[in-house]
Amino acid sequence: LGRPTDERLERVLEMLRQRGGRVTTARRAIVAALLQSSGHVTADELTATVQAAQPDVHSTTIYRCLEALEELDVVDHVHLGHGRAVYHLTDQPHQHLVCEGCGLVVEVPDEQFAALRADLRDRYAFTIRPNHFAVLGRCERCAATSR
Amino acid sequence: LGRPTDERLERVLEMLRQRGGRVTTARRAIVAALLQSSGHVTADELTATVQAAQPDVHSTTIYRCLEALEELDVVDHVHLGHGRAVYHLTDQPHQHLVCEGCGLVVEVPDEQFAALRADLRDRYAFTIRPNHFAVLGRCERCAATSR
DNA sequence: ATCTTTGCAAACTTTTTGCACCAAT
DNA sequence: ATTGGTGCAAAAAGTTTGCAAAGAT
Repeated sequence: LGRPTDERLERVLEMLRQRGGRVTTARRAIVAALLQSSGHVTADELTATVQAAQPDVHSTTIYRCLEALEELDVVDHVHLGHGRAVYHLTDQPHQHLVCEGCGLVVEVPDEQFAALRADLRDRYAFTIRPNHFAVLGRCERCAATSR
Repeated sequence: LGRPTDERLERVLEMLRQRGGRVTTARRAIVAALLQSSGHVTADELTATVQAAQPDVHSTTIYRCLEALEELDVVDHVHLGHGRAVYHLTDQPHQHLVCEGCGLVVEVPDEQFAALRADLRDRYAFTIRPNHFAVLGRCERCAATSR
């Protein structure tokens, strides 16, 4: 495999540096955690993961890093149904379908939304940003259950 | 016009009563506020509106009433992009497009999402619930602006 | 009369801010 | 050396809960 995660980690950090950001312990740990995770992590899940590796990284720092990383276009966040945001690296663009029954997150390629996007632009002069919203509904199993 | 708002108010309250809920000052004021508003009200906007009419209604009560009204299927909520929920009466089904630039909310009929819905069900065995998510993006004016 | 709903105060969760210290470049 | 980043503590914002009093049926 050649340790692709490490390569990706370094690539992301290099990008960060190129854009004027500094590479710190906290940021390294956060990006590493995002690479390892499913890519749908809330701030507190991320905090837990990071602190498992680096116990001295404060949750405050997590928030500030995420903000900085978003500014540097390395990280993006999506809002799932109930208000908490989930974070992921920007090199993993996709849509999120979130099951209201069990919380399952299904990833869907952007192309799936292209027709809708064109239609809404034509009719409502509104350009949706596909990566920044989650679509709620029910997965097969939960749709079968009444509630 | 024949005061359609009052008629609708009474109709909603009657429904509430039929389903075992009690009609109180707070609930009457909340439903009235929802009828008057654009239908995209956050809990604190609603609190402000209600308290303008009924100063003694506490914000706690607003939350509890909204919960009860949702349980009774009179009210539903949608999550806009940044975590806060907006509430509306269930007799106004529609989609929400929310501009990330200026906060503009565009309402779109459900039919607009029918094709996407069918497609996602076929491909991903996932049934989206159109009324329960907001789609973020940019309105015409904000799309023209760089940021 | 009964049982639901409300007001209040306080707890709670999640995120943000001020400030002095520390570290990456 | 400089400027950006971090830890800590404390505040802020939004929502929930326990309990006794008030209100709707």
